Amino acid sequence: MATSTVENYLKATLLYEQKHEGIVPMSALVEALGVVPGTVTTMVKAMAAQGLLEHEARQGVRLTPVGCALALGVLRKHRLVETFLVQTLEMDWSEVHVEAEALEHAVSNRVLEKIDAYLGHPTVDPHGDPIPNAEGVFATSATQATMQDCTLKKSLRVTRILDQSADFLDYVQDHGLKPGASVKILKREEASGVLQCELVDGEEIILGLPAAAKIVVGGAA
Amino acid sequence: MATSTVENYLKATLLYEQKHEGIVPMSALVEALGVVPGTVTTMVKAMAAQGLLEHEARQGVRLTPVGCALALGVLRKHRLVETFLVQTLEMDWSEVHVEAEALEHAVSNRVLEKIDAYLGHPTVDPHGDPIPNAEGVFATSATQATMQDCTLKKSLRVTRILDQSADFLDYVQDHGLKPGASVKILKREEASGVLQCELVDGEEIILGLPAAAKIVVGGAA
DNA sequence: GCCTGTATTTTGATTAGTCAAAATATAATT
DNA sequence: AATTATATTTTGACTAATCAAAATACAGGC
Repeated sequence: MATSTVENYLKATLLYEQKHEGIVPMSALVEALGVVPGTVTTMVKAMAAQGLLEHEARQGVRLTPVGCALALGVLRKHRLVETFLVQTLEMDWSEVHVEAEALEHAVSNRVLEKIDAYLGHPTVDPHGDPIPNAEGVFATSATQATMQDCTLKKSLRVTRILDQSADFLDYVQDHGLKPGASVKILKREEASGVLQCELVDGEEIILGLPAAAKIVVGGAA
Repeated sequence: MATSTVENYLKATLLYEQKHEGIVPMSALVEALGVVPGTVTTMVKAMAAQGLLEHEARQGVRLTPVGCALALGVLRKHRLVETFLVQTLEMDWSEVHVEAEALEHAVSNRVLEKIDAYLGHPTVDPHGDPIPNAEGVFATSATQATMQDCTLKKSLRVTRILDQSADFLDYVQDHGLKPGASVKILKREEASGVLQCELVDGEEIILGLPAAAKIVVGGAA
């Protein structure tokens, strides 16, 4: 059995691989796991010896097929638990990430599949992040743009929030930009770095472009 | 924060104190935690230094008020989680103990109180074991006898099962002796060491006396 | 009162995960 | 090409929890 530390290293590696091309630098794991560089080197070597990672000296790591399968299992637990905490226990949307971080290592597959069934086999979590199925496969979803690079003056649906920080999530929630919400981008100014959008209820919001890049929107709403 | 190992030592000490008078011998912890005696000595000393236990050399341990409060918190988590797994996720009654053993260390108080509310603040878990409230207080319940020492020929209600082993729980479930069931003791023979009882549906069951001592029955049903 | 058996404690070693700080390799800049 | 800056690795040390096995204390029987 993988310890929860090993599971965290696997999950961090997977998340980085999903966002970037090529090898995962050690510094990415240092950042994600909040440990000093030497610790990452030590752990990575041990995990490579176990066949969970490939370690290219002075370059970084890549998940092996075995490591990838385990990492997908952890991600599945994390996202299903988050969904459960929000939908069933009605917890605050911005506080469940921390809770899921602990529970993902304690929930057995048996309990997990009960939760999955109880929720009706959801394919995305409350942030809109996709949930892999028990075989590690993600449901294919339409290609999606963010509020920073989508078409203007068209009614769009928010499908995903690419930031887990409580601050940003609180902001998003307070302004009704949660997944499912319908928005229309009115104006986007590269010069000033801000963007203006409108909700269904007519409320207008001004967002910085970096923030806008964290909000994914799907096809027409 | 107490590690999950420390939580396990606290819980084991509390459970032993609830069943026996006086000091908790080291051997009780050796037995409950499945470690060698030297390990218990080491852990107990460390926990005594932290103010969680009193350690009487060569005698055993006692919970301090601080340790007791923590232990009650762990017991509350364990029993609420078990109740949740059975009632909400419809898990098998005999398999939840093991799951709760892992989850009790990962569930935060915030999540716990959501679960408690979701379940409607139950006072007993699926085995009939009492659940302490958030302040560590047990709801007072009527004094209860076991099937080994209760009155004969009277319809009684099963209220609690004093054994967490999957084997015994499976047996109890298969024969409809779960908490809530109604039974009547027909005959009890010290000589042969067996006892005969009848369920509402007329089914008759023969139990050994040690097994009967593990089934608590309440007043008339 | 001595001896024996059992419970407890001690001692020395091990594993997982971590840090601090020094050493080293690589990439970037001049 | 030489120097500088940055990323990574190494080394030595530490904590928590554990085991094996030797040492010790104690209670009860004789």
